[in-house]
Amino acid sequence: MEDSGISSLIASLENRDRLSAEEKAALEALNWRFRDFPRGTEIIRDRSRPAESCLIVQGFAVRAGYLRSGQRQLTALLVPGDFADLHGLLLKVMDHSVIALTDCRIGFVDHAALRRLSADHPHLWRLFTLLLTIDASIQRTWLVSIGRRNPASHLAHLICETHLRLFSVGRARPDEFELPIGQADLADLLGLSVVHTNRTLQELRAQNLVRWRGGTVHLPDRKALAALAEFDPIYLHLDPERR
Amino acid sequence: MEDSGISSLIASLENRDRLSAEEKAALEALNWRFRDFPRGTEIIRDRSRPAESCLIVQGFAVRAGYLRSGQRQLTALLVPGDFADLHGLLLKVMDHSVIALTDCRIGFVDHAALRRLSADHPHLWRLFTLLLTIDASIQRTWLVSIGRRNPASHLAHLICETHLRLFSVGRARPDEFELPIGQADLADLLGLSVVHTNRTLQELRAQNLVRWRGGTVHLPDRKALAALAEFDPIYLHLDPERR
DNA sequence: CGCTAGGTTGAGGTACGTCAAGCTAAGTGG
DNA sequence: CCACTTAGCTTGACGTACCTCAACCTAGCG
Repeated sequence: MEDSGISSLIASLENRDRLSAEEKAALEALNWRFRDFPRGTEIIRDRSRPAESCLIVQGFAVRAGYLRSGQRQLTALLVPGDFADLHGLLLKVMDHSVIALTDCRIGFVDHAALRRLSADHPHLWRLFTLLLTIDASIQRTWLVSIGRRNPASHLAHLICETHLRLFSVGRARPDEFELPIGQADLADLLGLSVVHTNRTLQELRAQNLVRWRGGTVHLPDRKALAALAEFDPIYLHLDPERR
Repeated sequence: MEDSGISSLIASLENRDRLSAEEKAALEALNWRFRDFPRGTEIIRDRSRPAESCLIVQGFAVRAGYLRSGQRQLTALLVPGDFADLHGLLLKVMDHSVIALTDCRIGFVDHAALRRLSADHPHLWRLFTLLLTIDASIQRTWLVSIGRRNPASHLAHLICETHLRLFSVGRARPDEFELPIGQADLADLLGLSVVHTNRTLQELRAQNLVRWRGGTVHLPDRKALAALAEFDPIYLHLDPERR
């Protein structure tokens, strides 16, 4: 089966509701422009006024917030099938930047085209809004993680979430997935220092909950990992319902 | 001027785009049901499947996430004019609860009525989606605050944000506003212990940045407070644009 | 073989949490 | 009007989880 580049988006939508053949065709028919970004480069600049939205096709990106001190906090981990800035369509001005965390391939569509699509296919527009909303749910969960979970539980939670999100778009095996990122970036995801991130990872390794080598994460005991994380996937809203 | 109960919602929308007289009338004409909640009570239960959305009319509410240990992190501070669970319309199942932080008055509207309103007034629906999106922007900012700001800066940021949000719906004076909440709740907003929250407040008081007595917050030096917080209100998207 | 980026380790400091007690102001019953 | 209670704020003492700095190790790569 040929991958048009947006298969993960379609998978992501189909996890939430049925798509008609017409809807899928309309998505495919959009004027997608694909572009590769090497890791570390900026995909969308803070304060810019993009005229297009962008979809993660391959690889990982992040939303990043900076302080004047140079410290940064990553506020989202974007995986294939995620729109990085669907909200740009409504907000006009970006209030954060999007960075390629690994080499990645991004698909761009004009806002105008998305608006036309929404007008013609209100159901698709509802599903896009749903994606926005799920994004917000994830952020709420991250707030709880960063505010109240201990580092080991927080890291475990991040791993469970990422695994499930990737799995749901066909990008993970039941007990492992690719996540070729360094501990410095992991630290910025967790809101910890690099050193403590390293020690937290070792803690999970010592309990045989995670093996992480060469960019692939292996989960020998998902049950125990989920228990440590108090991971309850309801907030990902992966159960298809009529919406 | 008579306050129909939704004046803050209208103010909030008008901060982002012009509303026509018809649109305002349509909002007023919705079948609002108003109900008072004493502080500490649950307005929406986690895991419930609400058939209506609720609007904060008066007072303050919060979104809350809990861990098994009983610890909680508040993930949003809801002020008059905010919808507490507009996302409930799309998500079906609530993934967090909403609690009255102070005594408050809540307005309920059926999802069905909102759907009809959206169909008849697509522009209003776009603005509702915008509110959802701004909500998410605020959450991203909170993630940065909680992850990377020091407690004093974080608290200063929360105060600046709350002041501006209240001011934008006509509920604050230029240098003070009502926020009748205790330090225990403030701690759950910040992700700190009560003791440290208390000491952080004292720190701001000592620098003459905040006076907080009897439920009213007074800001003798907003400039300096904003500087400490590195507060940049762009993420609140309060500039009216055509959307 | 040397260089580099990233992972790992140790030592030491500090900012936070916890526990427990004391304080204050508002409310309640005599 | 005054004891008594109560909830919330404040303080101090102490422990610890996390940060910082600096060195070292390792694996890839030229």
